[in-house]
Amino acid sequence: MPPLKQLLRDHHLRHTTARQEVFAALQSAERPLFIHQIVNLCPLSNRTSVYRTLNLFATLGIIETITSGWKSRYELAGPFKPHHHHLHCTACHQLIQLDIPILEETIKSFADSHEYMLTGHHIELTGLCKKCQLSLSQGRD
Amino acid sequence: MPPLKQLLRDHHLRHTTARQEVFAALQSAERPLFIHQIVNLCPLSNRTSVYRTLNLFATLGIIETITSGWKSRYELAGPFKPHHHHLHCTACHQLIQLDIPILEETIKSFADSHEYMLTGHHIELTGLCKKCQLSLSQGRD
DNA sequence: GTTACTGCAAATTGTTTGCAAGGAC
DNA sequence: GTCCTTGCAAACAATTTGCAGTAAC
Repeated sequence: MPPLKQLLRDHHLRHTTARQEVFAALQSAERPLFIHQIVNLCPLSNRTSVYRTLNLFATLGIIETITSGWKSRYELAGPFKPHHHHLHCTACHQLIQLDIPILEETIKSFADSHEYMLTGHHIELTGLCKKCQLSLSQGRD
Repeated sequence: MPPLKQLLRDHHLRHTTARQEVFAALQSAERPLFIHQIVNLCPLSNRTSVYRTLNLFATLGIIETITSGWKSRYELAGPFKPHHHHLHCTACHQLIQLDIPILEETIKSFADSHEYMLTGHHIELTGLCKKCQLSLSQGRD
């Protein structure tokens, strides 16, 4: 049984088309998706259902929310996908994926020593990429 | 000269009432603010200006965006406030402030190696605080 | 004086809700 | 068959834009 179905069953929730479709869209994505992208990737599901599904998934911890600029992006979290972190350029909003094993370990031992039961974590570095550093230092935006 | 004025000058930007007011609102806040809270704290500035200012501040790295639950909150970042990170309890939604010096150093050296001009970083640990671990283990959710 | 910035109002876009119909179990 | 979910449409909320006036330098 696929993990989504199992998880839904555990919570007495139904394994519906919309939930499968949204899950599949997130699973197939290389990068975190904006809501409108998810909507486009889910032609079988109404926009409203996508919202409701994302809301549910967030509550269940299936997805993580990442903020870039004003908008949020969503990606599978925790047990559903090997996670990574991001470098986010605050000017052009490009996302670069990071993998920093040392951070993972440090966080884990920190949580242990403080009696937190960690279910997830998210690290985001924000700054200016090389290109945007240049254009900003040259005057007006 | 206050740091905001200096920074704006460095970017050939003007030190206006709206920018001062939004900055002051963020500075006086104990916790990250939602946009509507910032708007309320800035009676001299139009809602539109608050948006434009936050947008600018985000680009300049003056503020950081953090996601807690479903909505985003904003707080001063980097050089403008001694920063910290959060443990977000997924049960009671309380934000607990954290301080993890080792992570800071690791992150700094990592950014250097990528030619990124880091303006900030944010680490969010999600999990259950001690209290909620107890109450959850004693009954249903 | 020049021109970046602001406020306003309207346009646009994003999100939620109520309710009847449909689908999962 | 029961009741959770969905789709639709409409309400509601958030964000952006154009433009004329204002303020920073």
